[in-house]
Amino acid sequence: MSKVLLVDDDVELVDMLKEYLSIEGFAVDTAYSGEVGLARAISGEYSLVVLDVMMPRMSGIEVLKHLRQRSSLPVLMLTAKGDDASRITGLELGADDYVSKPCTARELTARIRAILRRTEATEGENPAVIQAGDLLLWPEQRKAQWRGAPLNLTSTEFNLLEVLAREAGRIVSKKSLSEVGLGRPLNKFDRSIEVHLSRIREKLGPLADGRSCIQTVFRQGYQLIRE
Amino acid sequence: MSKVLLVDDDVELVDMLKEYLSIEGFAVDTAYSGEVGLARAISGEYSLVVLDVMMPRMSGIEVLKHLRQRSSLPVLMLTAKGDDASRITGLELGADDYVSKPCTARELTARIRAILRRTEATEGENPAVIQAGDLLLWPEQRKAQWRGAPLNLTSTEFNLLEVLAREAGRIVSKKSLSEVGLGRPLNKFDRSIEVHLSRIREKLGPLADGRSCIQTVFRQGYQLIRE
DNA sequence: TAAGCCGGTTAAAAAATTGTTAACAAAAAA
DNA sequence: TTTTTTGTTAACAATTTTTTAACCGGCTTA
Repeated sequence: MSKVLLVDDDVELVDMLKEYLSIEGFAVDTAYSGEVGLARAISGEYSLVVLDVMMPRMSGIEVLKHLRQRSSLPVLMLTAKGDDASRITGLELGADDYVSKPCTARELTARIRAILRRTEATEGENPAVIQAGDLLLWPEQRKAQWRGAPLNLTSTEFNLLEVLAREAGRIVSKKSLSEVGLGRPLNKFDRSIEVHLSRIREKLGPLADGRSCIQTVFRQGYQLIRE
Repeated sequence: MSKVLLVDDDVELVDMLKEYLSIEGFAVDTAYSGEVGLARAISGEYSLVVLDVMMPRMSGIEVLKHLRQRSSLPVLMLTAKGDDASRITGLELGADDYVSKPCTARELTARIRAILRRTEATEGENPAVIQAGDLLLWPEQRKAQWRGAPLNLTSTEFNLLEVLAREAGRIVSKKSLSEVGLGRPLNKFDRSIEVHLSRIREKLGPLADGRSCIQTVFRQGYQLIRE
């Protein structure tokens, strides 16, 4: 069960939302000021924080600013209707969404669910960066770096190198390279893989010991080696 | 469980509908006047309101008008048979559907389910703002901002960029871009996507590293990248 | 040992895909 | 209506991918 923290100085509203969210299956904690909210939020026990922008002493924006120095916890901001300035500032500071007050508990729940779905989906299996020796790949940005310098790859080259890098140190068959990297089954006289790998090898250059980073394993496939 | 509010001065009808809807798995509250109905409806605890048009003192149209200033709660209108004027007014004010009285409880239930399906499916998947790096999109206002400055996009350009931004960091096929962004299937010799993307790229300009924000993935699609 | 085969490598040609521009058509606005 | 904006198509350029073909080297086999 996801734990949600509600931070708002409007006690009535908070209690109402808490009741609704509890029914919807969330574990809900509350804080009625920015200071207390921040302290609870950085405890690390929550999946998400709902943060009111307009609070006395320490505003939601302030809380978010401090929170972001310590944590990437998802944040949903509650803003006054039409308060674009807060929205933009909040987003720049890394809020995940915002909802204008007054809002229905149902809408808030839907937004919370959406954020949790998004964040849970991105966690795990899809790392933001793949590292294999001196090679760095950022699949989300289709960016590659080799020995500290940016690497200029065509899109198919990137695909193939990504497959090899994900399996760095293990042998990858030409069949999977073709299926995953080129998006088609490997045909009998298809030499594309070889041609592409040749170009990638050329762009990477030899290793310190003179070998290529991409080793051919006779009749089995290819293997990216970490130095 | 979805909470439904029935607002109608016909006590017998309301009670009958309440019984049927309860059996069908809805939590039902009732109000026998427009005034009371409005007060309850804006409480935010309901998923939908069924609103009779013809009520003494405060008509359903009046209730809807006030409700819409505060909330986007789905509304199903009950109109007298052949009362087209009310239907039209109601729809203009943002009613979600209408049913002519007399109607069967079963018909009403089906309509309620249909509305809830629509609204629940879309809510939450529609964040008020979509952010991808320095790009901000407000789908409800069809407004876009790039690196802090407003971005002037045509409506198709906005559609396409929105699709890419929702999937930022992932590859979006030309097929879905065409279907979702242009609203039509992709034909064999249709180059519109390319032309539009070319213009969007021009408006956005290059990234810090000189690449375009929209990366082409050969034979697979396009991917919006965050810096 | 030598001939032949097989798979790997590379270069170059050919084909396919994508990018850009201009012209025209359609739609919206004045 | 005219004007302006927007969307689509066509043409051509640029890029990327695929195919072809030649070559190399290890291995097998006569």
